[in-house]
Amino acid sequence: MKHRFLHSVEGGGLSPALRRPEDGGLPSPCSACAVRHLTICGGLTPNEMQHLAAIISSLELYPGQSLFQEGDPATNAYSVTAGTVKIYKLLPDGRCQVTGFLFPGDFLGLATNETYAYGAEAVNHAVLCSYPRRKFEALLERFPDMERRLLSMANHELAVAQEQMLLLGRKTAKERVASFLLTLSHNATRRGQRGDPVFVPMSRSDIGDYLGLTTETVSRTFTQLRKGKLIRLESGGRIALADKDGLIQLAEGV
Amino acid sequence: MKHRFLHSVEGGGLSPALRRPEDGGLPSPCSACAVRHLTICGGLTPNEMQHLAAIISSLELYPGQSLFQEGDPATNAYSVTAGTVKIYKLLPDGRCQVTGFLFPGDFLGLATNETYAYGAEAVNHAVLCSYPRRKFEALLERFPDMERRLLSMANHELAVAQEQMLLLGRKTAKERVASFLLTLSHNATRRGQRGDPVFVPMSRSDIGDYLGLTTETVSRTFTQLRKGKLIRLESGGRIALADKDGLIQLAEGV
DNA sequence: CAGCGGCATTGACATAGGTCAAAACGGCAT
DNA sequence: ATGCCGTTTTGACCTATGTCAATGCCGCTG
Repeated sequence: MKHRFLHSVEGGGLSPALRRPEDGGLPSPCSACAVRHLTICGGLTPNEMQHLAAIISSLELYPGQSLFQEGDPATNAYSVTAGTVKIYKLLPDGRCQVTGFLFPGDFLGLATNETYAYGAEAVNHAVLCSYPRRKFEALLERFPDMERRLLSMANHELAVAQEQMLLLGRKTAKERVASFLLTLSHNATRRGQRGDPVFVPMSRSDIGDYLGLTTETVSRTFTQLRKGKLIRLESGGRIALADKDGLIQLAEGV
Repeated sequence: MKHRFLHSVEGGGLSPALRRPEDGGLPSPCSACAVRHLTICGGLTPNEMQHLAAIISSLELYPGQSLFQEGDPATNAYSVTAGTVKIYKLLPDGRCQVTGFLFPGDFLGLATNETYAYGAEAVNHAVLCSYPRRKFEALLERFPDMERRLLSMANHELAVAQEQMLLLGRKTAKERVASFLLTLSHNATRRGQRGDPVFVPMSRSDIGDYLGLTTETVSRTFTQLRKGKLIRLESGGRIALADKDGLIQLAEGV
């Protein structure tokens, strides 16, 4: 399957370190990485940075391209530096649950097992840093600070996962979509991007698979929110949070 | 509210270290703890153990008793040594999502924030070890091995959470209940208890709140599975997995 | 051993969201 | 500009699960 750029990358332009992703396996000058402060690399000493840089390679994914599939041998860990990646689990009959959308600064692939417990695929044109798992783990043993940071990230993700369980188990479609938009907006501002209008790079179908709904229900719910003047659908996959307080009320299920 | 022993504790008898939970705040002789190998304490050096034991106190919960609520200041971390504890999140209107049932060896309360992100309550008569959070974190800095173990536990929980999202987002009621029973059974054997018949200490309502269903649907689904000869409901909250392969097929959604 | 109270089960009915199908839209390529 | 293809939106209808209410069951307790 041939991929094209269906969506532009938010934020206009990659960091200098990643301007030439065609370098493929070459070490990246992490010190110039624009999203360093967001990720595992933030707060490392120059020494730690250097060791990390020595094992990193950069890679690029086109929209819809798979990074790895559930069950593949877990050879690498990754961090996203640009674009959006979805991770998902499948049932044998094809039902799909997207368990997360990953943005610049997010980390993936540190499985405890020898195989990945989920698949990963680019939503967007995306750029990632790749760490050979063995070497990365060796580095962790050497630098407990990195491990501490990773633990804190894992704990945060656990909290996010619990929030998502609440959403999937107990919220209505309207509440789910409102929560989704607010979270997306919040994450964007945390990364220093515009939170309103919020850029929504993923398809209705991806959103449905994330929220435990069908494409049609997602679409209908967007329409409802639009007619209720809570949001405005703008061009280029942007959505304005016209009544943010209303959305918050809705998302909390009040 | 007065609590009584509605359910007996599975496995018959607590570990020697915990025979006298009325000791309350006194340090426990962890070296005699029966569930040590399952928990954070497993694989520690005698030195680490000693330091850990120095900050531990033991506590007992009666069925339905709350350990902490969402939003409470996160003063302590805990590990379960006997009984079953549920952790849950609430919506303002009272809708409840149980995000996990915790059994002996499980760890809770290591929030990144200053407050707990979820509530915790005993399902069963339960016994826990309590660690003052500050002191525990200081210990982690000192013993990276403990931190590594905690990271591995967090990663495991993350995988479990993703599996649960798949369940909540994409499985039917029948598939959810089948998955639940199989997981319960599997966990029991991992702890060295009988996996079939499996002991189900929690109420239909708790199960519903865990599976994103109502009490009635859980009950009806048990009846369906019973009539389909997949399970047998036995006395004392035990359920026999009469057709385990059938349950597995069902749980995977084939 | 009888009565009570909480939980589980069952029934009848309502509805949110799913399914299937058609139309509309929008970006890209010719 | 024009047409094409994939995506989104809308519509009509269906069903799994929720809701509300009654009954049944079991284990305490007096």
